[in-house]
Parts: sequence; structure tokens; C-alpha cells
Amino acid sequence: MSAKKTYHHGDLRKKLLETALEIISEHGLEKISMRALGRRLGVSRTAPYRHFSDKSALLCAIAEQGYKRLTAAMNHPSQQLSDDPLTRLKNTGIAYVEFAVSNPVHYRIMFGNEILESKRTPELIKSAETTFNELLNVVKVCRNEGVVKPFDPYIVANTLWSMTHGISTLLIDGQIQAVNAFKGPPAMLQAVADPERVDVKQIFEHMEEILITGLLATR
Amino acid sequence: MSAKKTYHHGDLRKKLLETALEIISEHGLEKISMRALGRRLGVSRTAPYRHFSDKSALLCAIAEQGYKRLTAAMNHPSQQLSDDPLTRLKNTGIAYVEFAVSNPVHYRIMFGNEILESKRTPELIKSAETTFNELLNVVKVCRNEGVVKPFDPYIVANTLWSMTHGISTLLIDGQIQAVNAFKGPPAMLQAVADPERVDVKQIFEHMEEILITGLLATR
DNA sequence: GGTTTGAAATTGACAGTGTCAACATCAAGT
DNA sequence: ACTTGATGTTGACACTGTCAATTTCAAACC
Repeated sequence: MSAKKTYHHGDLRKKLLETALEIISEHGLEKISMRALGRRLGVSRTAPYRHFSDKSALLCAIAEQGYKRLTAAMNHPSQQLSDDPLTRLKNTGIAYVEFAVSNPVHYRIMFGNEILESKRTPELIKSAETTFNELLNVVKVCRNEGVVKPFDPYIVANTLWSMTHGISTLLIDGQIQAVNAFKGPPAMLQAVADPERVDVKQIFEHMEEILITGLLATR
Repeated sequence: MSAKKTYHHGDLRKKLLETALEIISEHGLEKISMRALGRRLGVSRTAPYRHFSDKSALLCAIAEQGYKRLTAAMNHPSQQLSDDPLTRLKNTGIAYVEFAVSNPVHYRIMFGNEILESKRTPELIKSAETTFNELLNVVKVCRNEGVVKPFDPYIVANTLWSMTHGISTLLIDGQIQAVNAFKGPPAMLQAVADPERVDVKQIFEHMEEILITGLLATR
């Protein structure tokens, strides 16, 4: 089974990604290091460089993985069950925020400042585009079926994305306290006690009401 | 005038903040270091520690400064000219995004992952709360004057904040290309050529239309 | 005046980092 | 059997945050 002492590791690349996520989950995003990575895997400090040219390349790979999982979550079979396009749009949004809240490490790497703009991998860029297109398609269906005003789909998609991304980052970074924020005075800059239990659906019920039906009283 | 060679610097704290922003603007957020800071100011490597207990404390101070400036921008006299509360709300949003786009360094520190949740300064927390209250008040006025549906002001404020923050980060990080995003296929993950020239007002015209009047076609 | 005192700045040290260059190992294809 | 190319290793360099022990010096007190 485990002939662990071979010179060549065998599946180091996969292990590196796994272990990187472990370390970040345990000690935070700023504590990850190529050396610590090798150390925990019982491998030399520069071994990771055989699989990722850079620390940035490693983070890009994680981000790429994140986009792929996010895309998968957004068009998960359970989202497609309803034949009401508006419900599908809503479910897509819920899936997005739920992904962010339950995969904060991935999400932070995907949208954080750790990966410099200039160092983004082509594969990463492609994955991100695929994710956006997923949203765009749902919006287009809504428009084509006439359940949504005839705005430009790109504008609508970007608006929805901005809000969804905004609420995601604010929740993850604990700059909004989910329960309080929607029931009373917000505890800004204070951690979500248990991010897993954030009731994303409830938040969406509220936001949806505002966004979909409009904020304006006069009509 | 400049008795530069004194042992005691005099106003090192202020200079540290200025120089930190300089370095970050020039070489990026990840390149800032306490040592480089001292070096550029012609002072020893640990001198900055006399004024900031931590690297984190330095970043907190910058973030705090950012929140104060943001608050000031949001209730700038020119915003208050209109007596239509809805216009004021809109102008507040525009001021927010314009601050973010023209002060990306501050904004990234304010909302990035560099400052650990547990290391946030009390002063920082207070400044952030003040900023949020600024928005909340504008929303409350809108509600009280009946120009907005009787939603919970906290929910409305958080919704608006999410969207505004979302568009801000996406613009700053170049994950949305302002012009393209609102005129054609988005160039995701691609830098805004000239962040200064992003037409925030135009973006807001579009988003406002969706958010305020509602997305839904059927009525 | 002179003396004390405490903030501000310094040097030395330690453990940690990213990354390069030179080298070792080894499975697979000729 | 021999070459080769991918994978892993060791040594080295220039950095980093931060601590402890130390120096400097301006202002406050006698």
C-alpha cells in the first residue's frame, strides 16, 4: 500500500493543494509558506517548486479549484429542478453565497489580494470567466422568458454579482453579523460566531424583496 | 527649518503613515515592511515599533484613516445640497464607490485580509461603525420621508452596502472592467486600464435603475 | 544651574521566509 | 545498458517580523 519512503513522492501536487488548504484553515491565510508545506509533507523545502513555479502559482491553483467548485455548485442539479427561471436565478445566488460562507478559504484566495493581478494564471482566468458565464446564462434565460425587465443582461449580471459578492465578503470577513445585521443594530467588524450556521436563505429573502420588487415607494 | 540630523525624528508617526502609503502605491500591498519603512525614512529598522506595536497596528492606523476619509466623503457638503433624500442616498453611494476607486490602497487595507479579525484596533472598529451609521442615517431619512418602502432600515442599509462594497472591490481588483462590463462582454480578471477614469456615475445610473425600480417585469 | 526620567531611536540576535543554482536520484524509453 | 527528463535535495542569499538590551536626548524637577 503505502511505500512511503520512496524518493519520488508520487502524487505530491495533489497533496500540496490539500495540505495548503489544511494549513490555511488551521493557521490563517498569511501563515502559508512553501517551506512549511514541504515540512508537513515530509519533503524538502524546495520540493513544492517542482510543481508550482511560485507561491503565487500555488494560490492560483487553489483559486482555480475554487472557481470550478463554485460553478458546479451554481448549476447543481437541485438548482435546475424548478422551471421558474426567477427561482433558478434566486437559487443560483443562494448557492453562490453558501459556497462562499462554507468555503471561506477558497473564496478569500479567489477574491483576495494575495494573487497579484499580473500573476494570474491563464487557467485561473478561464475558470473565473466560466463562473461568470454561468450567472450570465441564468440571467439571459430570465430575460428571454420575459420575467425580468429588458435590461442589458451584462448589466443585470454584474449588478447581481456585485451584491452577491459584496454580501459574501462582508459575511466571511465578519464585517457584518448575519443575524444582527438583519434583525437589529449591526455588529460591524465582529466575527460571525459560527459561519456554518449563517442563514443565507433568510438573508436572500430580505435582499431579494428589495432588489426584485424595487426599493421605491412611489410608483 | 529642517534640522534633519537630530536623534529624535520629531514627527515620525505621521511620516510612517505617509511613507507606508507611498511604498504600497509604488510596489504593492504585499511589499510593505517595517524594515523598508525605516530604511526609506533614514531611520533604524525597529524605529517604527516605537509608534506602532505591530505591523498590524500600522495597517490598522491606515484603515482607520481610510474610514474617516470615507465618512467625510459620504457626507461632504456637496452631497447635502439636494433636499431630495433619494438623491442624497444615491450621491452617498456614488461618493462611496468613488472613494474606493480613487483610494484603492486604503480601501484594500480596510477590507482586505491583511488585518486579522483578532487584531483589529478599537479605534478602527469605532471608525468603521461611524461610517456605517452615516449610510444608515441617510436610509432612515429616506424611510421617514416615505420615499422608500417601509423596509427595516438595517436591512436596506446592509443591502445597499453589500452592493456598493461589491462593485467597489470588483472594480478595484480589476475583476470587472467598468466600461466593458456595462456595455458588452465583461473582461473579467483584467485590470481597469485607468482606475481614475472609471465613470462611477454611469455605473450607478444603471445599477440604480435595477435596484430602485426593481428587476421584475410582472407587476 | 544640575539631575533624573522616560520616550525615542539603535544595534544584535533569532527564527522564519521566497527563491535561485548546483546536485542527487530514479523511473521510463532508446 | 545508457541516456534523459522529471522529481527531490542541499546550500546559499537577501529578505522579513520582532524581541532584548542599549544608547541618546529633551524636558521636568530640585
